[in-house]
Amino acid sequence: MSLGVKIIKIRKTLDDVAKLAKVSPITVSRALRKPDVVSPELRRRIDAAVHQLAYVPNLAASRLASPHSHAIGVIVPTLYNIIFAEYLQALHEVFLNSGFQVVVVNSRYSLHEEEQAIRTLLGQRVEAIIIVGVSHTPLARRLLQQSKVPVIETFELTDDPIDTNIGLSQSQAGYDATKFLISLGHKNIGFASGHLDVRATARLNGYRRAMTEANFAYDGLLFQIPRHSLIAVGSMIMEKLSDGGTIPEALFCIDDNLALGALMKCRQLGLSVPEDISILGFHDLEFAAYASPSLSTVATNRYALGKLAAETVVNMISGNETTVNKQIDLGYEIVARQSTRGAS
Amino acid sequence: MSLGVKIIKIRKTLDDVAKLAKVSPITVSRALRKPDVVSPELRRRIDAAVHQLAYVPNLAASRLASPHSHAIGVIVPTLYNIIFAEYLQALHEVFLNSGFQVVVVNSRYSLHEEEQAIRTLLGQRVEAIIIVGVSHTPLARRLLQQSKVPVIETFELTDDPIDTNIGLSQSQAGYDATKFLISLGHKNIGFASGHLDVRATARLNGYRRAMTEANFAYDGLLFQIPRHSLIAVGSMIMEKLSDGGTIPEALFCIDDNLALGALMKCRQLGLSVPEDISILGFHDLEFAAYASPSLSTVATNRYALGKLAAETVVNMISGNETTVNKQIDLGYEIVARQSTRGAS
DNA sequence: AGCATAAATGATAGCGCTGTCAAATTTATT
DNA sequence: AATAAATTTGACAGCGCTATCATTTATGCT
Repeated sequence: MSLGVKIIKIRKTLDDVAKLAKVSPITVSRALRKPDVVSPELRRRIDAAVHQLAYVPNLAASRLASPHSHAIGVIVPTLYNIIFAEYLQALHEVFLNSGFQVVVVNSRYSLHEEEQAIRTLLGQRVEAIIIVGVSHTPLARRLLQQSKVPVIETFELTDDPIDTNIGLSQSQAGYDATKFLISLGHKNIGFASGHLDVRATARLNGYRRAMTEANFAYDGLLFQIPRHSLIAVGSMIMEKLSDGGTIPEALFCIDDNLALGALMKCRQLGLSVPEDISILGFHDLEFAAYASPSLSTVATNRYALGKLAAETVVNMISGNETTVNKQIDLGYEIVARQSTRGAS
Repeated sequence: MSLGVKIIKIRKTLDDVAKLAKVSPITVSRALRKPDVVSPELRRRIDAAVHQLAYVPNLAASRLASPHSHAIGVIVPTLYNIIFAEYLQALHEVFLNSGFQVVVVNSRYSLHEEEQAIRTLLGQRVEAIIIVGVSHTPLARRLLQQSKVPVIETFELTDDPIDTNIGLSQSQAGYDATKFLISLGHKNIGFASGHLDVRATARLNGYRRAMTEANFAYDGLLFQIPRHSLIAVGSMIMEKLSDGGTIPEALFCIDDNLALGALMKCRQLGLSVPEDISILGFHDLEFAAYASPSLSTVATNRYALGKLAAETVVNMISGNETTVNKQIDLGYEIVARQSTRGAS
């Protein structure tokens, strides 16, 4: 004899709605997913029942039963940097309009956490994965390849993409930026950075290449404080330079935050920009144009990158891709403003 | 007679792992979730099989079968504002360490999208919802209440929380900030804002209250450009003021971005801060202390807010809550720096 | 050694939904 | 009016996992 403990069901299910609307559960399912297949009368009754019960479909059940999860996985190294926020915003806009949910996971600049993130996303049976960067653990690569879902690696370019690759050459950008400073007549060009992530390192390599080519030494010109790229870091680096007594003619900052910090510190120290020192940033963040003096920088378009990546995924999934490009170079643009001296 | 179309199974399942490791599926499930319950020998065999197959558990199936989704839902109005990024970072840190997944959804400052986001999260059977703000559609409130999961409303305070409420009084902060400017001897105090969201409006109301109490008029002193709060907006507002020819004695900016934009524009216009105009920001963003002159502001602690909210949720879920506070006021602090004149 | 207890493993059922195909109903066609 | 075709609705099975309980094996105790 059963003890007959009555389980209280808190959550409403399709069956509850079906009973209330006096139809079969499958009809409710259809009414919710493809309303125009169901007759107006039933649709009305079902909508009323759904509303009355405040029914919310169980996504887990839906995802288990159907091959379509309607979810896209996105991995970013941090939420803390505005460039990824802009990129995410673009992804959101495209995907939400196409009926996909965006699942964002944060790898905190760790390849191991990235691998974990990939597992999490694949475990949710996302229909595509968009990931920042082209460096991954071997297992991460294997998981992505084996998953058979579209994979877009972004921000950087690589010779060996897992699937599709959209971005720009970070190292070439670093190279060109340095050449730009050289073209202004600078020789003694410093390089300032916070924590060097993969992309920052690529830019540094570009800087090294340009300096070497020009036969300029850069020993003692690399200034690094291994922390998140923040305004404070740029400020601290400039202070250290000033304390050291040797201010380089130009300073290439790994991003605009550092550049702004350096710029502001210069003002406090009574240094004129660009007369005493040229300052060049990276990314063309919103404030760069409004700084005083306005900040010369290398413009990258994170929004376009996100938009293109998302649109590519939508095309790949819907199958009407007309031979998608496997690699797209979005390029960058050097924006000369007031913080670098005029061409000599 | 069946046509016998062979379905090719791409994804590996528990059964595949079980077969390879020569154990029962349930043992594999246990080995993955509570490894110390399984003998070392089996655990080893199972781990090997999992690795060999690059097996990734299907979260949908797990969530359907188990009452624990190990997911926490978070709703923010935008990813574009660094204050929410800081808050999310704190949430991530606490939850990931406690074994929860964080699902972030973006309401884009729309109550309707927020309601949709709540559906999405409840559909995923999240174990708690943390939401920015205290204003919701009636149906959103009903969904949250009916869901029976812990709900934390953050950033603002309300008399009528759905469940738990952690934040600060935005209107009181606006009031105190204005009083602070008044205490410096200012009378002609402007209020600058971009798009007025709920919290910005509360701060504006605090400003109005303080001005009214002091018998100061504020007609013609409200400067708004209804766009995202960006440095550009502050710059544009200050330019407009200058063009108009009447510069107020002090400008209370809805956030530090606007304040920085205004500050930089002052410099370009040849206006001295704080001699010609005092500028007060809000939030104490990272750059505030590094601006030149450094920016006076109202410090709010988004990181602490996120941390506390997350810890509260973890306690509520694990059940070892010792009568959790239903409302916590985190307060704020007025930070007087160089951009506001000294006390008179 | 013989029993009680604890630890490890397995069998069963079912979570809530959707794909497939069949049945019922409506509409079009001769 | 009778049939064919199209539309709408429903029955059934199963997605991959875990909770519960049952069974087997190892360990402790007198």
